[in-house]
Amino acid sequence: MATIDDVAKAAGVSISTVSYALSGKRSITAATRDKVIAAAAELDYLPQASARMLAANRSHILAVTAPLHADTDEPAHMKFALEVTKAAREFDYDTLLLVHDDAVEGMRRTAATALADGIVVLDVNAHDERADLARRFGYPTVFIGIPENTEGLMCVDLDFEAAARMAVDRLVAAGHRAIGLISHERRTLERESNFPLRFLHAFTQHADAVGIEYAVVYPAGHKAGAPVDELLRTLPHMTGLVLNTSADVARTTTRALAEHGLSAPEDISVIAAGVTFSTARFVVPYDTIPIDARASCTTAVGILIDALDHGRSEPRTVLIAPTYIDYGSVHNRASVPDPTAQVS
Amino acid sequence: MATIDDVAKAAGVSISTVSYALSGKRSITAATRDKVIAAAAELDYLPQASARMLAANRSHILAVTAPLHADTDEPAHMKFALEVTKAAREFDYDTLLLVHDDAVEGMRRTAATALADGIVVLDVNAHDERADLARRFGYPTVFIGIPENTEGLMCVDLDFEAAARMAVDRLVAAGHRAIGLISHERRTLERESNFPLRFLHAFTQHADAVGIEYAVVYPAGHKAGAPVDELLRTLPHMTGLVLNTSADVARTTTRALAEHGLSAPEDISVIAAGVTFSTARFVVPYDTIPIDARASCTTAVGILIDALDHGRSEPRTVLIAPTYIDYGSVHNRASVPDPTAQVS
DNA sequence: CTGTTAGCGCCTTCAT
DNA sequence: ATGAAGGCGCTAACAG
Repeated sequence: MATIDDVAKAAGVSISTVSYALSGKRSITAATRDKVIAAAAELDYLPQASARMLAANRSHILAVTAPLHADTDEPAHMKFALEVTKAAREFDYDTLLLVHDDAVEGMRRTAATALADGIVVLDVNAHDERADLARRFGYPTVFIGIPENTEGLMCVDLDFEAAARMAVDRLVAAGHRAIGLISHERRTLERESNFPLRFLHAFTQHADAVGIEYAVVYPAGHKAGAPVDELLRTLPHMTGLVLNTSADVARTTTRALAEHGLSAPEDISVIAAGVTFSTARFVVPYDTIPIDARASCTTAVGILIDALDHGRSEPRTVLIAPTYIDYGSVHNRASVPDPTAQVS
Repeated sequence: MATIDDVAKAAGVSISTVSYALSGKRSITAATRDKVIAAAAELDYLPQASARMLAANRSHILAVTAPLHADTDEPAHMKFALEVTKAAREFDYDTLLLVHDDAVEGMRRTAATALADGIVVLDVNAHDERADLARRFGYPTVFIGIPENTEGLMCVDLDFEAAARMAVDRLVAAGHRAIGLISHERRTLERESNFPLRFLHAFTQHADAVGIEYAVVYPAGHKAGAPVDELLRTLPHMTGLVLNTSADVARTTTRALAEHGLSAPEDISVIAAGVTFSTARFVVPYDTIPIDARASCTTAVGILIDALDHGRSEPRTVLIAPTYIDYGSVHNRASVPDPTAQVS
């Protein structure tokens, strides 16, 4: 491979002129710059990554930690990794994928070896070790997801609280007074995966605040049958249903309801909220308040690059406002008598 | 961050001793090695990636090119990227994800800058530019997928030809004489995405060879309705169906058949073959001849590491034998009269 | 505006 | 078995 010396000789200039001509970090006469660029193109020259990293103390690489758990939704996970990668390339950064079971190992290693200039953290837990690491190491880090203690951190995420409230409000506005929530698996909540918890809390709080009846269930597998059964047992006159759950559970909900003689959306209005998948191809497409992976990742990478390239690294938490996709799966029953009303 | 000098001072030895003690590349007295290791641990020392790369001319990074097309099945795609990453870590390599639209750009760049020691190529086309690049550049490359001209290349893939034959044979053995194939979208075949083509050709050839009737359709979207209609129009007495198609199309096949009053597997025996998704959670789980992403990636990475670390880079093509997962979706109709037989 | 040069931190050959 | 020292290729002061 050609080195900077080869280019310098070919162009008849010094190596620093080559370096500057190609990086644009200082002004160069158009004529000499053109000579250099021509020589570089001729020789297929690109600066060697390792030498550049060592001299500039910059790798132009971003790491992405995406630990895998037994209950990890791999497609959702990788969707984020993909979007981070796309966003990073816009800023001329490459992306290193860290999927080791041990979440901190990769983070520690890329930081200590200066392999990556910064790191994007996915699948954040309420008490995430990586939050402490980021604080202690002072390594440029951005979280997609929000740990409980955000002090000193840069975080980006969908505003799950607002999403939960939006789902409830939409159903309430349509006259629903008894609403079920299908949440995530118990073990997902138990390891304090953050966004299901935030959604859950906001849902119950807001449901209490607006004074409706509700029930929450946690699927044990990939089917909606059992959760729906349980929901209808505890909340027999349920007319609204919020899905903050996996694609598999959501997809089988229509059938599970049908087994109770209920059809969506005529009998039960359904909203999928805080989910990465699309319901557009479901038998019955449900209104959706999506997690916009692209938006989250673009924002997160933007923040990280800002810290890296412009030193703007003040701690901050950016909440992305939820949006509502209407497929008509919420039916208005405002005129129907409230089934929870006491019969006198 | 601590440097090798710090460790050398702390351990009271020279830096070369530190380097060798930690890399194990030459014999060191147990006592001094322990001293060095203790000092390194004390200082949280890890060799800086860039310096190590520059000096050793090795990055310990593998690149993965996974170009995205409009019709790319992202989850399937990323599944491979994930498995490559996991496999690479077993050999102490990190993984760089290349998802630029321009497939060759990333490959060229990582090679020219020596950012990655080698590269894993995904989503291979019959006439893939990256194959020519690999031959010309002589850059350590392994293909997961098989281009038409494999000369000088290292390739790994499921034996799609064998998979297609296996599917046909299984149906024929069960007495089916009229078999449909739902393939991929036309545009996928048109850009010569390799494995759908290989499957298709092997299917038709083998069907001809064993003398059965068959028809092939190409879905235009994500639903099985139209393809199934077309299939039943051209092959009205079809009793066997092979799915070498997307998860969405496969998932909606049962319903599409039902709309013709046909139920799987009683009326139509179905096999999903050469697919990355699982049918285990389908309403009717179909027998499956899976693409084992893990096996392909582990093998591919093994080959690449072998070339990198042991110089064993002879061209070769490794075909992974297909396996059959039986969910009981093929019904035996050997005793049933052949509906294609002429009524005299 | 351009050239000279001192490192960046580590690996590895050569010497002992 | 250990140490000394020369690069690896590039960037960014420092000179001019």
